Amino acid sequence: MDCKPRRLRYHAPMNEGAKNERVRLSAEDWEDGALALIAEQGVGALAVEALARRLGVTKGSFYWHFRTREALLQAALERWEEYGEREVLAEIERIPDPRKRFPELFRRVAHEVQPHRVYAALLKALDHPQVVPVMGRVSQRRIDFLTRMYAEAGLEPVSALHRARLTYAAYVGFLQLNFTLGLPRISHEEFDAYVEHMIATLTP
Amino acid sequence: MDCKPRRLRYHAPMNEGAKNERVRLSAEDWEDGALALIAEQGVGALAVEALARRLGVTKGSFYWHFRTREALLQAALERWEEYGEREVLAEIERIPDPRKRFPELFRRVAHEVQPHRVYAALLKALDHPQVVPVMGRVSQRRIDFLTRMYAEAGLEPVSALHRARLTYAAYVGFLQLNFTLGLPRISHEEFDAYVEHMIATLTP
DNA sequence: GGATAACCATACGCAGGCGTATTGACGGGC
DNA sequence: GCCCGTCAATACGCCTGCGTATGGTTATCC
Repeated sequence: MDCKPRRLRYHAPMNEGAKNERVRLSAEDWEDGALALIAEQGVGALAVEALARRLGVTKGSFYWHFRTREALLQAALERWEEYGEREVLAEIERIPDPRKRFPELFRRVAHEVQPHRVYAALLKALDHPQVVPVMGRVSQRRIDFLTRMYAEAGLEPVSALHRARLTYAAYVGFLQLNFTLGLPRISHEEFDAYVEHMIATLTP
Repeated sequence: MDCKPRRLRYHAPMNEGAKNERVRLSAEDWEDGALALIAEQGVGALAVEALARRLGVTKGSFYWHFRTREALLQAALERWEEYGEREVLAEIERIPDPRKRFPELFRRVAHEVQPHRVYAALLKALDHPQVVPVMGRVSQRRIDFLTRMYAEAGLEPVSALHRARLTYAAYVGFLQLNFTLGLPRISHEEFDAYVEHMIATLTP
């Protein structure tokens, strides 16, 4: 209406400093945009016309790249699943002393914020049939990882599995309680203390 | 269309065995129906025409009882908040030995299923602005309760608060992971073992 | 420097869901 | 026995959001 799409340059030359001025989009651009929108406003807010406005085009563009809105969600979710985690877990595994891994892992996850935004949003969208399998796979992988860590730290197999589930449940629950519910706006020091408490009671 | 509303009797006499044949509805009936629908299909599925079909009437009835769909949701949520918990927590508090309370509490909550359905559904609907305050209040109350229990069991105030948060987070996360995500369909014995593990690592 | 492919705008159709208006049927109090 | 309050059916308008059709614009390839 009032915000006529300002197109600035097409396919900016490589040597030019990329001041993200292009307006000609690829499928990946749409997927990234979708993930950003999901992180900010939840899966329910992922509408093609809204996303198009956000990207400065109209949906005429969208339907060139994707057959349907569902296809976009699918692609975005797969993209997220692909590029998630990996690094952190790999680095943790590289620590020799198994019992030293948990403090490091907990502190690590506790202090990165951005990646959790999407995860929290997806947690709130577990009604949606498309996100369930993705979250299922991701959770399973992470629990498997934790189980292995606990086993290597000396817990017998069954205990290791239970402890892993407990740990991961605590993680998920924490996200729910603090990200989406804003439970009493915990302070920074208090949060650190909480993490340390968690480390103390959860490492074998 | 094909399911013409079968009306059976109006205001069945008191002495008659209540075989829920009435079709004349009250606001409470709508609220209960809403909660049932939420438990089964989530908050997003709460649509007035759908609910009306479910109750065997049309929405013409609905708008006599409620001004808007939003009002129904609000009423249903308040009703749920009102009639929730209470009993369990009170009974737990009656156990003299503080450290014996946790096993009882955990086993207790672990084995009731139905009340968790609504809670799990609400957890998935934390996008919705109307459910956030309700969940906030409920969670806060429960965490307060846990904090008191832990304090009475000998933890110093700060530790008690942290332990309470951890416990409640584990609870919430467990609901997410198992109810809505159907993580690998845990068996009955395994579940009991998990609960016992939780008791062991979480009671001071 | 045209032709072709990639990308986008505009206009439209269509379905679902909310809310309103109007009318109808039943029932209890006077 | 009538009347009014309560509950319900039907029909309608509206808005949102998806998907389609069609044609226009830009980039690339020869």
